[in-house]
Amino acid sequence: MAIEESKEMYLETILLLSQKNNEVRSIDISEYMGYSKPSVSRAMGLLKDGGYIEEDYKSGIVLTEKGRKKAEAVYERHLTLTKMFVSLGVDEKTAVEDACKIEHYISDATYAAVKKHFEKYGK
Amino acid sequence: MAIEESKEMYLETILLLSQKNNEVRSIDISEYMGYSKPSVSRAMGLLKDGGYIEEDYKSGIVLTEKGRKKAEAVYERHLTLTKMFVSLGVDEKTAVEDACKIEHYISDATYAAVKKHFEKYGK
DNA sequence: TCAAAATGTTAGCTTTGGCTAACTTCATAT
DNA sequence: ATATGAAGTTAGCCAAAGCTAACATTTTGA
Repeated sequence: MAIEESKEMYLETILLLSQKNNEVRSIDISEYMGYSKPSVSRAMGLLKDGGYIEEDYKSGIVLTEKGRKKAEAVYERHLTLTKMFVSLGVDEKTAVEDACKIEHYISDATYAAVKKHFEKYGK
Repeated sequence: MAIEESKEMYLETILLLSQKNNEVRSIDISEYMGYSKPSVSRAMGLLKDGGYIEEDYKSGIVLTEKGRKKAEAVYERHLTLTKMFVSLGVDEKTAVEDACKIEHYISDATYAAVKKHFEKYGK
């Protein structure tokens, strides 16, 4: 029942857009991610089925508690991993790309261990 | 044209098995990876098309130069990432699982940076 | 030698997650 | 008031990478 990379990316995007705008619509996600409207439409259906989002009459797409937690966890990894890589001398673009992949695959245990290490030895 | 996680895993397995046995057959890969014979059969076709392996009349499946380089690169990441995670206190099983995913997604630049850092500060 | 077992391949199904084409629905602006 | 355009959905295609069922081929051992 693991949530896949794709769904995590949608959740992360919804979190980002809801911080920037006061309404998140499918079309915004579509433009932000560079995906077609039908792809986003289906993904939203799946996220709704999974209990990760709801459709609100005036705020559009809204994260549920479950969705928000997942989105924040992924986004936290994203920011932290990116910072770590940059601090090791990796160029910003590559650091973001790598973080954006690894954030979906690193376990809680390994992430915690790596983060702790970097708090001590990181730049 | 990026080679996918799945193909990298097959190449890594072929490298491992050819170090252990003096012949590598589809059925060996099948048993080692827990995949069905048809899945392995198709994967071998794709790897052959891609120039990663050849079929030898008496050694069975053999890595080409290109395949060997890729397999060794992935395996090197596997070992190094695992060691790093374990040195940070992650349990062996989790460390291997995480390494086994991340090895396919980390870029050369980030891997090099991380490795260098750990040579200095790692356990 | 030849039947049974082992190995490998073919055909076709499934899921995930993209896509386009074509539709609907709704809002706005003349 | 209605035509235009924006937003969303439905239907159906595609590729990757698993699967089973069934078939073909090869090896082996009684």
